[in-house]
Amino acid sequence: MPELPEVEVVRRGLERWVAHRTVAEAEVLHPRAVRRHVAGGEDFGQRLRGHRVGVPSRRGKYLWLPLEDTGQSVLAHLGMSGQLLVQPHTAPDEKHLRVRVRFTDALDTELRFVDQRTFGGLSLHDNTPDGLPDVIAHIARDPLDPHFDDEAFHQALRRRRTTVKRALLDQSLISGVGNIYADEALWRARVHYERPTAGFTRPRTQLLLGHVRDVMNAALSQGGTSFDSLYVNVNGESGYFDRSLDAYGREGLPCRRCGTPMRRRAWMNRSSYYCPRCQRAPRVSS
DNA sequence: AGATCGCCCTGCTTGC
DNA sequence: TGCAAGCAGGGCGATC
Repeated sequence: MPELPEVEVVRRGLERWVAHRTVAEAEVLHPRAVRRHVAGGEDFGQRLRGHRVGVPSRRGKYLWLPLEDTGQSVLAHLGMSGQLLVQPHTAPDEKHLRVRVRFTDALDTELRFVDQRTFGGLSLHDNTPDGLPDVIAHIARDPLDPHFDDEAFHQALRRRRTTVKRALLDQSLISGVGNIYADEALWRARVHYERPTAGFTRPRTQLLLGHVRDVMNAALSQGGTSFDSLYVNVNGESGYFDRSLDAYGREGLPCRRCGTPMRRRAWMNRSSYYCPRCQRAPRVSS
């Protein structure tokens, strides 16, 4: 379940192993992997051919490879189970290999998009004047972006009639936060997931943002999170951050602060993990 | 326009 | 043993 830190690890891997290489051939093995590319897999491959890859960028959970001198980028989203792997040509095809990109140089590696559940995908889009693929113009800056506007985020929270975890997962308000890091940041901030955002004070918003950044930076420094080996980084190595999680997946285990058994609640077709003592529910919850 | 909900997808786990 | 249901859940389009 790649969120911002995992996607950033992948981006760094691509910068190291794929940037500045010229595409010889892109082969689409499953149409769903390029479903956002309306013209289809054949067209996708042809449009990549012969173009040189620039420095990979990322916003939230999206990352993209600029194609030099085209004004376009290959946009990637890993979804639930997507991986971008740099593999030797001789490595056997992965069971869920969806797209293969070969390059014109003599290096013995190729880029592979592997995705079991096919929630992720690749697509090709025009760039906006900011150098952003046009279809993700609505995605907010992420909390590790130096241009993220804390005050604007606070004002947006005050305006919304919603609850804090919904807001954290709303990629148009703040991007890159998924279910895992939302629960981790809320636990660290001692805030219940159903707390209404309209009553947030500036200090509370700052506290929460600080913990979002801390938990993401901690994960980033450890190479990303991995649970069931569905996610591995660009070199095929698992992350190690799962050992450090304080909330996610810890139902029934003692809170690491106060020892109270952690709880799991069904929430929006997924789960929320929290400490019932450290993270008090708001009086009126709906 | 903001908020909510259903859908997409596959493999593993659980229960009858 | 076999099969069905449950679960993992990000993003997007439809709807109110």
